[in-house]
Amino acid sequence: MEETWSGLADGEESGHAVSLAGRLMLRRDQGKLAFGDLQDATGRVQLFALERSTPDFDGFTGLHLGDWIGVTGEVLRTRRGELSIRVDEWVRLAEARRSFPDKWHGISDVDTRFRQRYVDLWVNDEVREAFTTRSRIMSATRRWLEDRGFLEVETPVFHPIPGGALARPFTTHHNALDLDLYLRIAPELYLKRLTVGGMERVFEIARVFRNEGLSTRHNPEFTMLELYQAYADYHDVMELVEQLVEHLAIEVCGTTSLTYDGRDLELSAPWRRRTLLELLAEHGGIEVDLDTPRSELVQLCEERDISVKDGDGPGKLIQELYEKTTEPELWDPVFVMDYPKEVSPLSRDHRDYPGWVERFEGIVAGREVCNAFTELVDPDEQRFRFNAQVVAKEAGDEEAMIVDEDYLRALEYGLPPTGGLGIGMDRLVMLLTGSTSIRDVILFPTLRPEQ
RNA sequence: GCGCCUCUAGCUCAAUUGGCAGAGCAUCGGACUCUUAAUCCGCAGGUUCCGGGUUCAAGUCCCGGGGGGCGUACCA
Repeated sequence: MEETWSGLADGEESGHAVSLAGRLMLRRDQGKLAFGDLQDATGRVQLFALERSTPDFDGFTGLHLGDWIGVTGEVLRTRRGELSIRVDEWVRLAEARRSFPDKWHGISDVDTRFRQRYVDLWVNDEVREAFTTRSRIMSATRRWLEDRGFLEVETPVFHPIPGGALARPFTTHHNALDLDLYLRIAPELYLKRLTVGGMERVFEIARVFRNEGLSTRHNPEFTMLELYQAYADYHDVMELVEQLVEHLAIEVCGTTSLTYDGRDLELSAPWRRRTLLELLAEHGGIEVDLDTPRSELVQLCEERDISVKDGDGPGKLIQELYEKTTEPELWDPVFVMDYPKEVSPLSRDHRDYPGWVERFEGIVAGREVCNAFTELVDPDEQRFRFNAQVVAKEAGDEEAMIVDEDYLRALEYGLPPTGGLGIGMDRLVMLLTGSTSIRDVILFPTLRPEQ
């Protein structure tokens, strides 16, 4: 509006009337005239009411802050230069029966902000902006993938067998079928079934559920983008990730040079590529390999207060050492390549290094943003990996997988060479909105119920 | 889970060593014809998160419980 009427001089009336609706945010009564600030989804504009021309002037000045009103009137600029709508007609659309928060301080109590997000959203501009940005990131992601031939699909949230990730699921029950079901921890195995079926490029923006602790980086339900691309390997997926993130940064921030948590962050492609072992040596000062004696690995872990379980093999211990010493130190984007087979039951064996798989994680600002690999397509090897998981489960690992016979049957029909990817969209939104808590990018984060 | 911090009016915050629970905004009543968090006058507003305890006296100290935050553990 300010652009449309920029030619209007102070004190001048435009001769044009407009109708708009929104929420009354402020009111300044001035005897026989009154000013108000009306806010809608696009911004704010001043209302200008006169006793002699505004119908039911007393009713207008009796409105509560927070009331929704509709206004019709002429566009003008006040003597003090504020673009305004003269209130020639008005109607109260909805009453705010609860008191408006402090009009200067708003609400800051995070408990109230999360529980009553409806108040947070209309009082705090930056909150509205963050969620607008989230929405733009989601739609830009869809557009970018669709432009590259990816098909968006929806797969079940109820899983008879939880799979596709190492995590504890939520359980539920279907009455008519008398069947226990799990809320999905990942859409992975269903999406790869679709690739078996000939959908060569698929993705899903999936709400997934993991029955684990809460933190500034974890909500029990979160949004994961997963995609699968036939005839691709993890190198292809790395290029896809760095290009997608670069594109999103430019799309929503206008630049790839960001500031996050007070530090500079450069997201432009290409990202650094290093193997897990290289980074562990570089940042952790730990030079080991899968043939390092277990006793040595155990000692290295214990020196760093990492709890070691009996069933942990060298691969698990190396991953633990990396996560403890190295991952938090990685700031600029880096692809951490090549993970131990032991901790990656769905990844394909590395083409050059026995005992390792072609898997990478994208680490940005010390946070895991994505996890991807060249998919394991061999049904016999997959059965072998599942069986190893069953052993781990029986040894007490509650996050271990169980055998999914239908998934194995699908692989027996042939999964083409495929690259797969999972991106934690909430964490990506955090980076692009400068949020340090996942609760700032989830509208209704999981909380204990009010009493 | 564990550790630390926090909770006072609808909102934002005060309250000295343990000594009558307060202010601003919002609400309600009044004044005001160009305000910008308008201003001015007035009224009202409280289970100080809950339950115990110590004390002549507890918002304040002690014990237990609850909500939230941060860190840590598990994880993406």
